[in-house]
Amino acid sequence: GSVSDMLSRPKPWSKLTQKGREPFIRMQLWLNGELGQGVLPVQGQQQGPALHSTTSLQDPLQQGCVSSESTPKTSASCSPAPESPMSSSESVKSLTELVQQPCPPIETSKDGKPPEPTDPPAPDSQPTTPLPLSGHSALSIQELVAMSPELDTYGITKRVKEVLTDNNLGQRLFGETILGLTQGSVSDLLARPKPWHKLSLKGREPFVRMQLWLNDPNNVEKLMDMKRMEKKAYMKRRHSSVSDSQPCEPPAVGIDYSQGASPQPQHQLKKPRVVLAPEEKEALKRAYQQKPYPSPKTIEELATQLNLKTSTVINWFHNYRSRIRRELFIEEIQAGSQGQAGASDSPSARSGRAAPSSEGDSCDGVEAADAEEPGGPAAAAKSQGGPAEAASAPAPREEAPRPAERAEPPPPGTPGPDDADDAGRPRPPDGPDGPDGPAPVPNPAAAPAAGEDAATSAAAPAEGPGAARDGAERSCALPSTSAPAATRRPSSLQSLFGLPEAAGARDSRDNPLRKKKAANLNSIIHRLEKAASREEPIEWEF
DNA sequence: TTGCAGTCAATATC
DNA sequence: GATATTGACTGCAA
Repeated sequence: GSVSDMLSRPKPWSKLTQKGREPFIRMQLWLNGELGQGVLPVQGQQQGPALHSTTSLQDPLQQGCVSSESTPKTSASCSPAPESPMSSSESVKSLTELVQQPCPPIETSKDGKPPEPTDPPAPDSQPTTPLPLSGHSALSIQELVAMSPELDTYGITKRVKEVLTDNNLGQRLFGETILGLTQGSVSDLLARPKPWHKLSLKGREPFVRMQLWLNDPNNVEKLMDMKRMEKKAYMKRRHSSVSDSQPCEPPAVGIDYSQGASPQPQHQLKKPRVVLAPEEKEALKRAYQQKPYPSPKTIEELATQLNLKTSTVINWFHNYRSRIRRELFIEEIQAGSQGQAGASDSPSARSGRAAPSSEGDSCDGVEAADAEEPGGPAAAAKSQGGPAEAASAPAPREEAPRPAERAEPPPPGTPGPDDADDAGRPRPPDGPDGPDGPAPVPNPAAAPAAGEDAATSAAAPAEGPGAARDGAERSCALPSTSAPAATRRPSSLQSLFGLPEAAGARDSRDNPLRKKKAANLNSIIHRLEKAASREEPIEWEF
């Protein structure tokens, strides 16, 4: 009867509870199994992944760094369904095994990358039998992600780093084999993991894979095997390429391989990577401090003045905001750990505010961070009144939004009005700009000290404040700094998710850095106001 | 359209 | 050679 009902009147996924989703997962797996093999997988014996219960799904994950918070919730659903014929421990095992297989990597991974095409060993590689990628593996990982309890991303990455270094395993190998990511992405992920509740489903996947990998008792051996095989393949290739002129690389048709050597300009020569000069970065940072969300016009001006493509400037702002935000996450974690776990508030709750503010907070961000000060900048700005205020408002405003949780980044949703010049533009949730207005009208005008010379960014604002700001910026902006600290507190993971971020954040407020930021913010506001009140158009000075 | 998340991949740095 | 940094790109959501 239940089956009939389910088949004829399936509820939308979003309306299903975990338990309610289970049958659909089973069906999906069953369908996938058919693709590969055929029959409904009875008891996890064969490939057909038998998803028995949520328990089975979570099991593999729960062994690891699962945040305590989620546990309760899941535990409920975990209760082995007695009624389920398949809910035997075996079935659970099957799923676990499935998931724990040497990860399914990445087929998705770079297309071009022939993980093993050239690798002869692949076939025999028993240890790392890749999961049927297309089949359930891919699906199951997604299902796992969707159903997994909250994981301690920080703890997971810490453990992964330990295992990798202890066993002399590289990020590249790990990333391509286990996560399906490139070395750079792995490095970034391991160094600056975002808290679980801030990750999208896709973003959680690598962490689930890491957790599963950590749970796999043979994880290291498998990777070692891969390493060996890779080496073997490399030697073989090298050998053959030396002997024959023909490099063994499979010439992907029409692909530009030899780009450097290629005599004839490959169709579509790769464009050289843009590398911003330090001065350019400085200038952009300054601009960011004034307006994290510059208007198209401002971007245009910046690009012109710095002699960069507008797309480069746009990308820079996007990347910078995004990275600053991440730094903030780390900061939060640290703060949280310091603050000690306290009562934990629901992740979701936290998440709300967390994200965005980052900008402000970010180190560089003199901007945001400072804004947080309670009466701070905002107040100051206000007092000034007049048009100027509006202009200056931005900064303060950003942060101002939620005095209560200042430490946290402004919620993404924070409505942010924007600058006048940007008016009309959709604003990022954070509400980047000042309260009402974004920076002083013409941004450029708002720009810092007039006297500065674009070229000499360093020289920038002669004002004391400016200088201070720079210092602060530098000191805090560095991600690296935070990272290390983070690493230091492994246990904090729990606290990370478990404790109310607010608490942590609050604690952090007292630190000198924060005060410094506040001071910087004030100075910036002051400058902005000054600039805003000027009549003559001012150019960006860097 | 704009912003963001997640990545890639070139390049820097260790 | 491994790892870190970072400009650019893709896909998605509002």
